[in-house]
Amino acid sequence: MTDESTSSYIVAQPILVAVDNVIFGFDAETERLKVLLFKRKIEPFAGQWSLVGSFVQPNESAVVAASRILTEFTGLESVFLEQLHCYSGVDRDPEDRVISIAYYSLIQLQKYREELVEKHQAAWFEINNVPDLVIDHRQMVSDALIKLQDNARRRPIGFNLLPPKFTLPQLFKLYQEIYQQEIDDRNFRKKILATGLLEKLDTKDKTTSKKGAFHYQFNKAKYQQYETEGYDILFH
Amino acid sequence: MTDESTSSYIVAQPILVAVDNVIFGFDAETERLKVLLFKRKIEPFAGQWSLVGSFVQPNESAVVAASRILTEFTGLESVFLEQLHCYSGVDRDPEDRVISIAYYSLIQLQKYREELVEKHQAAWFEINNVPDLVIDHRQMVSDALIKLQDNARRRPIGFNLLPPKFTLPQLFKLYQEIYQQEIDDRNFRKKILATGLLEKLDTKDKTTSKKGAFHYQFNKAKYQQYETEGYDILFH
DNA sequence: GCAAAAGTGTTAGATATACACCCATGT
DNA sequence: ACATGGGTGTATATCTAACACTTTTGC
Repeated sequence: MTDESTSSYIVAQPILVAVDNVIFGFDAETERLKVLLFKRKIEPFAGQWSLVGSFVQPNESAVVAASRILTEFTGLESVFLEQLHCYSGVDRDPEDRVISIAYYSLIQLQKYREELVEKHQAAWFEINNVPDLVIDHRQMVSDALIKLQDNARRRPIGFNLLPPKFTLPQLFKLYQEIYQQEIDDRNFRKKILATGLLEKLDTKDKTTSKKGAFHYQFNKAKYQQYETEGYDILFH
Repeated sequence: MTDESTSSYIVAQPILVAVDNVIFGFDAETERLKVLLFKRKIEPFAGQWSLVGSFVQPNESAVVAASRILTEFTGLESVFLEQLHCYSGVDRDPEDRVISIAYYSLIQLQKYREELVEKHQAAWFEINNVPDLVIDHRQMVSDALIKLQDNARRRPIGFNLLPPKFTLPQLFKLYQEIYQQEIDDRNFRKKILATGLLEKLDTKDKTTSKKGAFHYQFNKAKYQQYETEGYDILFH
């Protein structure tokens, strides 16, 4: 990187740039959509709940920074990660001028490494029961959920929240959590099966019922096709 | 703002933050969707075509900066302006580390103040005939068009590109330009009239035909309703 | 045998698509 | 009277929404 003293951008004042990451996970046990939050360690607002974040370092882009903190806090790599919005209000942070580029990621909650979460004093909160958060982080969570809803309708991103083998009741409950509303289960099955995304396996998950629910996995070809092409499904 | 020397964010390195604005206008005469570009004045890349941009000042948020440059270049205020994406690649700018928060705006091309555009050596380019641009600005234009397409389908934003009184053939051609494809005109009229957004006036525009096309204006109540609620129309 | 969750189809209404001709006017 | 762009309607196919009972199995 160029030495700043040689920059010809003489009129520009540099600003602190942070990333914050809205990390979503689907808790298969409680069947709730959750967000990973942690207790902020530095002033201002030390001790309050906050999104997982960091300043952007000189040698990394924002997406790399967001990915770095995701790994630091969960141990996971190469998961779904997408830019949400850049928040740049002048008085966001009382300490200094800081803009924040918010990201959101979708992870398999059962795969995060618990010791990392403990080490960082982090915790999972239900999406509709998020505590007061630092600065504008609550806005970020709510914007992220809207974006997730919008996206889940057009692309097969919801699957990033599930393990490779999952059941239709699980998938159904996940979508109900994402949209925060009741969905007709028969129509849901029809629509989701009509995409051709799902492959039925002949094993069953019997942890939630005596009858057991069949396992499914994606058809990877269809999955990639829809990742680029998209579809459009409204669930009611 | 806090004096930087007192900041407790001791590990953070500030970064230059710019905004760039993809300014769309619909040229009623040629019936083409256009983008406002200008000849960059500062190094690096002085003399090359570029989006309209500026560094974010200490006392302004990104959206205020984007709005400021929009007014500087066109004389227009309070037009449609929305954040697109934040571009933060480490080597975007060879001179220094600069991240850019891109915005896009929709203006009535016939209302911009020509002397301002001339003063800044700016020019309107057809959307499918954009020259080579500085850094990643071409990517920004192409991302902005995709976002515009996505948005125009869900909210009545296309109207920001038209004067208060317009004709259905004009609106139709605008949507064809936005989607860069032929649309069935009978179905288009049906769908757009079915929204209840349009009020037919009893005057006609005769500049493009002998028969003349009726003027329309929005129903403001419906307009505001849809601004928040949205709809969903695919034009084919 | 019963409780608890999994799984399954149909119908009516709404929406989307495809498509071709007449109208009004200025010259 | 004719050339030019403006304006209109219908039939078919597809998709969506609403809705309730049977199946399986562990206890």
